[in-house]
Amino acid sequence: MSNATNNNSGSLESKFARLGVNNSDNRPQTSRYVPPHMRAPHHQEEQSNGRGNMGSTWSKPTDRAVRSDSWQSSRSDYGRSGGWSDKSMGGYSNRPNFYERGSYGGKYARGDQDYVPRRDESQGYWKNGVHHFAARNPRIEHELFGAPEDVDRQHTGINFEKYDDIPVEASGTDVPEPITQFTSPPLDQHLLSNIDLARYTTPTPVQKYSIPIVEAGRDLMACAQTGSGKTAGFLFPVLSKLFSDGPIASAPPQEGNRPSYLRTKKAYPSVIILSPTRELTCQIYDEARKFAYRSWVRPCVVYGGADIGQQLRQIERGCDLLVATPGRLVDLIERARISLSQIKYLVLDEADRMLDMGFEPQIRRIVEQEDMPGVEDRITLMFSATFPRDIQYLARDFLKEYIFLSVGRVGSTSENITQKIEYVEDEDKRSVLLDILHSSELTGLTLIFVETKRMADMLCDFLVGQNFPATAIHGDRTQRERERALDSFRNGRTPIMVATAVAARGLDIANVGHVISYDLPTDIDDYVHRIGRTGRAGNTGSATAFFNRGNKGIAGDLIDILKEANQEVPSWLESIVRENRMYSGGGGRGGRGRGRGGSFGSRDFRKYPQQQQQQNGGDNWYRGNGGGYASDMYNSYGGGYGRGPSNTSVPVQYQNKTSWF
DNA sequence: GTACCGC
Repeated sequence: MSNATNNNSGSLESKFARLGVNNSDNRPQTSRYVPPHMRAPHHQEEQSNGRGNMGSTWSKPTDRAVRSDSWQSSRSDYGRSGGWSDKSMGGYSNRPNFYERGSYGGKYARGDQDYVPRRDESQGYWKNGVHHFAARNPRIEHELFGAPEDVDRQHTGINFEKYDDIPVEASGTDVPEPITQFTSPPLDQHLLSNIDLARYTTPTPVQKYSIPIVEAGRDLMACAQTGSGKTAGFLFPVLSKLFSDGPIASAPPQEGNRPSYLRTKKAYPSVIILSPTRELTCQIYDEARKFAYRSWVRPCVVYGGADIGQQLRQIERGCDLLVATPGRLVDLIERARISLSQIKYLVLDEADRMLDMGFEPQIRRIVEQEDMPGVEDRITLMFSATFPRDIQYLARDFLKEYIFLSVGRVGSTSENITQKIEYVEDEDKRSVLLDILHSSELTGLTLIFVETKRMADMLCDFLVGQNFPATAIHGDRTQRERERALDSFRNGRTPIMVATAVAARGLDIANVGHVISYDLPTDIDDYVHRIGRTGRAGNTGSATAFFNRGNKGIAGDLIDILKEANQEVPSWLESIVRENRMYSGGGGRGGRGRGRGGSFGSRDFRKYPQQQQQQNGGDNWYRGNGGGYASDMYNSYGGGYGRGPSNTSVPVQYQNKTSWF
């Protein structure tokens, strides 16, 4: 509970937190709202009431009388909407007394050049080049890391050693050797102790590479399979560097010398992490809190739809690492409450999404048109499970001499996920869905994706009407409704959730056994991210998609994905593609607007200038080694260099594969 | 065209 400053208010807050955890779905409407980042992490809930429940199938409509408790609440979760106002959020009594302390944003309050004061008892501090840690606190440790015997949260569990078999490809100049264990060096000793508390035992492939890369001060574009530890892949090395290096050496301009009552309450974070949805942002923040525990680094989170006053108070108390959604961050920059002038690390999670049409202008504004240091004066890290090549071109603007890391198979889907494509006409979708939901094989949670918010509501209403314990999450629901839906899905109270793209990326929900694409997306990358909500951390899962003629646009890409993950390809799907090719004049999918010609983008476009290399299957990693990048390669794209690899120097200096399969 | 990103 890093937000508790005063000892006396800490207990009050923890009561709220407990209320939020134990009563998340039955909470009376009068109860105080607790935003997710002020609550105990979700795993406590799983631990307290989830495990036995979720392992088995949820009760069928026929036995629901026996389970009427969860039944009623699950219905009401969805039915009772709109009764809560987002405006009522926040309002904590533990108002920070930062004025007394005279520390705007925490740093340099006394003019020291090398000083970050202790903000509260749970926070460490930095002084004269020495990192001072806060005392250990059992209550906070339990809140952050769960009980020691809690196996649910073990990120290095049952099937994790499978990751040793995953091919890794790193390209760029002077790629550092990967690490094999969490050790110091290169990692900071204090980070190791937090990694220990979180019971991470072995680095995943993406972590093995990203840690030394960031340690070496390099920029990085990382493509890693869904569920393979990307969040820790950037948090570990970034926090490790901050722990070792301490705060920036020069104080932010102006305000340091003003009397405290005149200071603008502006925060100067060293790290900014951007992600495309509010829920993912919260999730990253929860992880950041774990690994920043007891250190001088104070993580904060800001996102839309929640009370801004509470977020302002939070960042006023010190903000070294900020996790944010773009819109709210822009708002806070406009209010002059956050400066990016001291940013050392810029992280874009789900980076391809952050740079596509919807987000690119905002990201460009944040990175290029505010006060963030230029590309040469910061470290930039991008992570995603997919990276279409046209987005890779865009990403060059934000990176310098970066290393491209590709973990997992070309399509970045996992063989842990059993994929099935069913031909279902629109009017049959409901009944086929009911058949699936009635199937006795169904275990764990079921996540159903649709294309529109309206359809999410309609389908959820339908399922609830059919006595299924369902909820829905989409962007037209209030933030509180979204969080309640996600909570009650996570803890198994409503083991069915209908979702739009808002839940497609990044969310780490334990025990999702089945992902159903009720509507297929138009973009294959969205499909890849969706099915990645299951089969996480080496576990198995299944994914079903309803396909009909309206989806023929992604049929070709879909087949490629299935083949790469060694999945069965229905023959009718193949014939639809053939038929489609005939009518469209042989091009198949090559001429689409995004112009990436069926490349799923987990390959470095600098190495694979051509667009069709992937037809050969997944086994054609380029094995060149030779000169550096042809510097005009970038500029010549779209001109003519795509005619063949031999007409440019081989842009590979280093290539490494840990193993092969 | 849809969804996601602030008030």
